[in-house]
Amino acid sequence: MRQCGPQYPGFDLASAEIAVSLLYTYDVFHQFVSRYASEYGLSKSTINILLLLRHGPREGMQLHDLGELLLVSRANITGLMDHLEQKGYVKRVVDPADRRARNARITKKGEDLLDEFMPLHYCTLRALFQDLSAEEKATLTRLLRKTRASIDAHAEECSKSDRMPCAAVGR
Amino acid sequence: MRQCGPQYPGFDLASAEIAVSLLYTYDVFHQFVSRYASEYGLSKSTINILLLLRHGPREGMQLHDLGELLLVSRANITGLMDHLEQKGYVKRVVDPADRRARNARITKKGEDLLDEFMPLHYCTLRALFQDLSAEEKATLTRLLRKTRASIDAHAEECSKSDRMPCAAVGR
DNA sequence: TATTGTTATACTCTATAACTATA
DNA sequence: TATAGTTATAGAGTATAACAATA
Repeated sequence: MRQCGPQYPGFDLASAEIAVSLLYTYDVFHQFVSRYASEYGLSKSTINILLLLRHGPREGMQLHDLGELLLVSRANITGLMDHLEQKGYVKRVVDPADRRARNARITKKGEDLLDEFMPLHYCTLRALFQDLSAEEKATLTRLLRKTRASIDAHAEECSKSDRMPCAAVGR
Repeated sequence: MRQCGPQYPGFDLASAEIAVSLLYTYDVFHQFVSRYASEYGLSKSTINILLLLRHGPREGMQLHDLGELLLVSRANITGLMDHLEQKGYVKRVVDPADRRARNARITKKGEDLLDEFMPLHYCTLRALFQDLSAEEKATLTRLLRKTRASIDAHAEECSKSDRMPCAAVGR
């Protein structure tokens, strides 16, 4: 990339390297985690749903709110919840205050699954990241959050402009 | 997580925060990029294939090698190549030295597509990451690479041990 | 009219196993 | 026997549009 990138206009090496390393590191991490999670019938999305429901408000959460937190559309939250409900890990309860809405709640069986899975998961995370020092871990988390905030802040200007977005940044 | 994580054995806050921020930042980034890439009929994998073929050896690359670089199985490389070949962006050439193998090559049409897409893509990357300083970008890339190396180094011990992997790390 | 959720559909990515042809 | 590639299939993830019930 260092050799070939500059032939494209608008190329910024440091930004391109972030993109490649973010995608590649995510791929390696996600493929490893999803392999052992699938032994429990769990995926990235279903783990997150169960964790949010367990540690969220006691009365449950609306499917719509779950979707916003997890970046999943309403339509797809329905499918994920169907999957979890069929296995008995969650249930839907009609919201008495707004009868359009359903509150999703975790069941005892769902909590038991987390109690079995999460210790293994957290131990694995610790083992996978062990070559990073405490300071490096904190720095990485901080920079990833800052990156997400930067994307959120500038996504709109990128998608709306019909010219090159970098024209707005200056070269 | 800060409040609820420690109830699970083996919990390490700094590692768990990396996992969450890595997955979340990736999701935001990937969803944004894949949206405009799809307007060109491109995806993360097909962009990477085209870039590797364009900037790799002139005679092309074996599908098997492409898969190793991109973390995609041979079976799925076939499908991705079918898709690209059908659109005329790549072609398969029998390797004269080993008639089992096919060399994948990018076509003129594929190069034209990159010439159209990559300037927009690189400009967008620059705009999305503009809130990070040059030093922060370099640090983030370095730490992401170190994270991937750590995962690679310790993945085996995690998958082979039937006990908790963190027992090997110490608590 | 707007919002919550569901249904239906389609496309992508991934994982696995069985198969072929070459080596 | 091992390797390169293909085929087939199944399961996730994601995106969109149309629809029902309720606000």
